[in-house]
Amino acid sequence: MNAQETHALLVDQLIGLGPLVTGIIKGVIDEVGLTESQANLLWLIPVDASPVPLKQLAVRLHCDPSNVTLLSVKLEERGLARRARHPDDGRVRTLVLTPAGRKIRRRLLTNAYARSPFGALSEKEQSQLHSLMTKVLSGYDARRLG
Amino acid sequence: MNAQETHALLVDQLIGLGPLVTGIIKGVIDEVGLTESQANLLWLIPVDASPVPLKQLAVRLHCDPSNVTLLSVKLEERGLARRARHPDDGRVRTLVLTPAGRKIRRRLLTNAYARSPFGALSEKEQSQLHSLMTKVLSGYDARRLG
DNA sequence: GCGAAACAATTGAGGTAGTCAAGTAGCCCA
DNA sequence: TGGGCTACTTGACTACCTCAATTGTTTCGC
Repeated sequence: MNAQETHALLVDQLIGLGPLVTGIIKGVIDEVGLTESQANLLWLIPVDASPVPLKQLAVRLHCDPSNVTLLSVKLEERGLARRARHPDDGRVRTLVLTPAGRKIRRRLLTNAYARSPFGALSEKEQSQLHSLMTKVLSGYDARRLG
Repeated sequence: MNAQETHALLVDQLIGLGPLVTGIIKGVIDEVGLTESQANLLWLIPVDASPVPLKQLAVRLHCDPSNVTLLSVKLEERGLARRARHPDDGRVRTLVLTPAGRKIRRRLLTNAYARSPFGALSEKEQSQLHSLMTKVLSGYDARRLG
């Protein structure tokens, strides 16, 4: 198999990956009572690192900032996060996890772990896949976020 | 790093993969005038293999059959696919690509190829990733589709 | 300082997507 | 032939998402 064929097959798999991932996530989030979009947003809220402006969250979710506002309201109503003013810039709001939000986040990870499709791989293969994914993801983020 | 840590990191990457994939797809489909859901459905229509019942498409999209009906109507209105009765079972409808649909499908692949994040990998790494992905995907499909 | 431009977030309108419940049509088997 | 099963469709309703317009805040030129 030549390089272009391999690349094309990877792209094919990439396109098919969307429904697959959402399928797994769907089972995971049903158990914690969130919608997919809400879970995606929740997942992007940093746990330990410094808070991220809503604008940045919109970029990472590939959606309009107004949509992040709506989703943030939903998360706030459930008590999983709260919006806070940015200390240095009054225009900016950040989203911060509440203790309940942190708890849900852990449950998400636990559930996903239980349903993860990576059990089909050996320990060594998992390690390989992890480093390859890291390389792909970092390259992509660098290109997109500048 | 032990096995559980590796697995956990993979799961973390998996959850973050959803927005990433939709981000890439979004750029791809904007150029062909489809929505994400419509493109996902279009992508599942077999090109050469025998037609697939709508029911099966719903399973693969992880959504309600009625939703597949709605999306199919949209694709038909754009002339990209048409619904056909199954020759052996009058209850079953299948979705078949039109020539225009095939053309769009090729453009999707071309666009995705151009935006693919796999350029960050060497030829050998791409080959590795492909075989790992194949293993993961086949394991997952086998578990889910029986 | 002061006003204009720039920026982040929000609100409101409108459309798409998705689920659930109920209905229709075709198959199968006694 | 009739009852039950299956595949699809329809209708009602909710959630999601985007675009355009608005509000509040910062920044820059003067």
